[in-house]
Amino acid sequence: MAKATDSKEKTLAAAALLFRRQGFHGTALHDVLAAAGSPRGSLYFHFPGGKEQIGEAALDLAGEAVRSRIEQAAEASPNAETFLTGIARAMAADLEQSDFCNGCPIATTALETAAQSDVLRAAARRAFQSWEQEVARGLTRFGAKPDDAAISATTILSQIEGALLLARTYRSVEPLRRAEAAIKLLAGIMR
Amino acid sequence: MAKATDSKEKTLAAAALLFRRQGFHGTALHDVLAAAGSPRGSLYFHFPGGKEQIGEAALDLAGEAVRSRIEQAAEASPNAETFLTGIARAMAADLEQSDFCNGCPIATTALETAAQSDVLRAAARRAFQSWEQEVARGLTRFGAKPDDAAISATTILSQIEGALLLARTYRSVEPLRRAEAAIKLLAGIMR
Amino acid sequence: MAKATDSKEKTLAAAALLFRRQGFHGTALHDVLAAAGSPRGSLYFHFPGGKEQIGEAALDLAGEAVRSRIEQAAEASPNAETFLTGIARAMAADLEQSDFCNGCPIATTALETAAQSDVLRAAARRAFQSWEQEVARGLTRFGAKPDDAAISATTILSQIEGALLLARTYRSVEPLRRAEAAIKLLAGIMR
Amino acid sequence: MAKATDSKEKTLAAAALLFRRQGFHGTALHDVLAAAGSPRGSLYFHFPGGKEQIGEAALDLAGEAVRSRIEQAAEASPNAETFLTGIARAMAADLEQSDFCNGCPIATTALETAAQSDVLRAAARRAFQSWEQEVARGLTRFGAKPDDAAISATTILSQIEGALLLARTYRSVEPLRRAEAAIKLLAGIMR
DNA sequence: ACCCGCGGGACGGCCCGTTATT
DNA sequence: AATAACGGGCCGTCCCGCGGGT
Repeated sequence: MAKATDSKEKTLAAAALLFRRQGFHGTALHDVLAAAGSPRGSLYFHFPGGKEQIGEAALDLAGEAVRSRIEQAAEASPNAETFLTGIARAMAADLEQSDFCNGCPIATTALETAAQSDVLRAAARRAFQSWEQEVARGLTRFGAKPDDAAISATTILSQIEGALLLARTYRSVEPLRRAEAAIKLLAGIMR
Repeated sequence: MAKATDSKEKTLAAAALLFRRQGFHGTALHDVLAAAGSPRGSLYFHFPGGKEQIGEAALDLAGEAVRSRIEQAAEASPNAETFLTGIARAMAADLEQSDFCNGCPIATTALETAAQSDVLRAAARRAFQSWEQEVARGLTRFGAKPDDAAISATTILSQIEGALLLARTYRSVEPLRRAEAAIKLLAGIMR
Repeated sequence: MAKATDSKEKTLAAAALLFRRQGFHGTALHDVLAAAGSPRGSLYFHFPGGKEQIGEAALDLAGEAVRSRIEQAAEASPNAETFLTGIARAMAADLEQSDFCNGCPIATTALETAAQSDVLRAAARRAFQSWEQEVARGLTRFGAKPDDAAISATTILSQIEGALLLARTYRSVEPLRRAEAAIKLLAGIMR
Repeated sequence: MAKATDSKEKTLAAAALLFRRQGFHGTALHDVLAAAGSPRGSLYFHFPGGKEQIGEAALDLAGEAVRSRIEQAAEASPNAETFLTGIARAMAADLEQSDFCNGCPIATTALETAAQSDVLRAAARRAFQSWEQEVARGLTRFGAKPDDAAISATTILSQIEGALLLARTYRSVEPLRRAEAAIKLLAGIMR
């Protein structure tokens, strides 16, 4: 029973990693299984919905991981500036340490399936919205008005997502560095 | 001869459209051919490099289309604000009119292939850099210092790309509307 | 389980037959599957190495079949003459009964792939060497010295292979008939 | 015109070489054209019959080349022994110098197409028969009776063909060396 | 009752031998 | 006599159920 759970979670973790790096359609289930060391037959026991369900679960998993990191960053930061800077730098570090492979764990799958699968688009939306909400919550925690915070959160997330895209494409963290300054502006810190 | 050029360009246009909507790996060459009304055998004649070469050409085509639109927007605008607003609104219009299918024509393929294909990543980089450069040029045209303009251009592009991603995922133009205001901030117009 | 073994062996038998008649490159996997009544998908399960692995297995199968026939001929024969004559006549019968389609099951694939695939060349070599060895063993059984037997075995095999080639090309068993007499000479029986 | 003939002959020479090494079905027309440096469109001008006609012409070309070499060997030899030894050694040299790539220029294509193409089988038959005839003629030249010479010629050719097959498969000239001795036996020299 | 080895159709992209057009 | 195009089909393999093991 513990073993079974293990197998399922390992499969999910492998799927999340591969979807993040190669996208949804670029990742074969075969590779996921191989990376997880899981047997093939049991896959449809754990995920009757097939690849789409695996994608959904992987998106949920990755979304929650990032959300909780944002939450912790908010709690651990003395002010809005270090809060936001922390988020941006954590992502830049992830990207650089993985040789520019680990970008946003949601964005690739989100773009690939936005027009094709409602369940995957919904999962991506849940992830992004939870991040927006967490950023907004952090901002209000440091004194922003709720309405301003929500708007800023959207633009901050957009800035980070866009910068991650450019950074992966350029194989350079420069866009993220520039985004760091931009974020402060968007949060209303520098004015 | 005129026919030949037509067939190749039609194939490319169809490829660019489908890659934009469904991504690179989510698009079968068969669908591209069907959409273009082209026969299968000619494909290998026009694109000996296979799907990767088609992707590269489609990226170049789409990249140039957007670049020239930015250039024209700069020339047609009286000031930086209408220049930048024009770009953002044009993209929002594209997205909304296509029922949130036509997002950034580069981003999806760029993310999918960043870690897999150097030629596609290079093509995506060319496109993004040409856009950055064109935005920066527009900004200097309206009085910005070259160094500031370059930095602003990166953050403006990031902002638009991120907003496009969220807008597709949310099926809402709200992120783009918020990005519009953010862009002015990033360009140093509102201060 | 019994079913599984059946499917794989039927595929292999069909492959061996078609490779024998049409050669390796002249045989489409599609035809093998159709002849065996197997679906396409299972093939990759049984033969992850693809066509090359199928070729190797088919060569091994056919090689062993002939080797054991030689062995049995040796055991069933009272002297070297009937032993060798039996081998040659069996091959001539195979060829004639199949309307000159069933020649050597190894030779065609061996020649096609000698310069291209080490694994197929190795499989062909295994087959030929096992035949040589079996012929030599038969010869020693009937009184030949081991060293002489090995040399004779090579020339006998060459003689049969060459005659098979000419017989298929001429659509006539005459070369095999002449080979029959030649073999006795090469074995040192007629002197 | 001289150029045209050149192009045609170069194409044919390249085809003969590639068919010899890789077989008929293993050789793409594309590779033949590339190896010959010929343009692609003119191929069906020179060879309206397509690949089959190219194969036939290549077989004829290679067949005549070997036949004339046998003829010259007969004329240049003082006796049957050096005549036959010369043929076997020339083939062994060809094979070894080409790293065991250049075997019999007819055999591979003959085996591949024996059951499929009457025109290619006929071309192969013409080649082999011309060789048999030339060997027989050489043998009679050195004193053999015509009937004996014809029979010996068949077995000698078989022996050489089989030895070439084994030699390519083993990547060793040993079968050819053993064939050399066998041939003398078959010619009735050693008795 | 949970799990998985084994098998099954369906395309995926590549490329092959060939023909209109000029 | 050579460019430009054309369908067809091959091999790989992808995503997925069916029946036996444990």
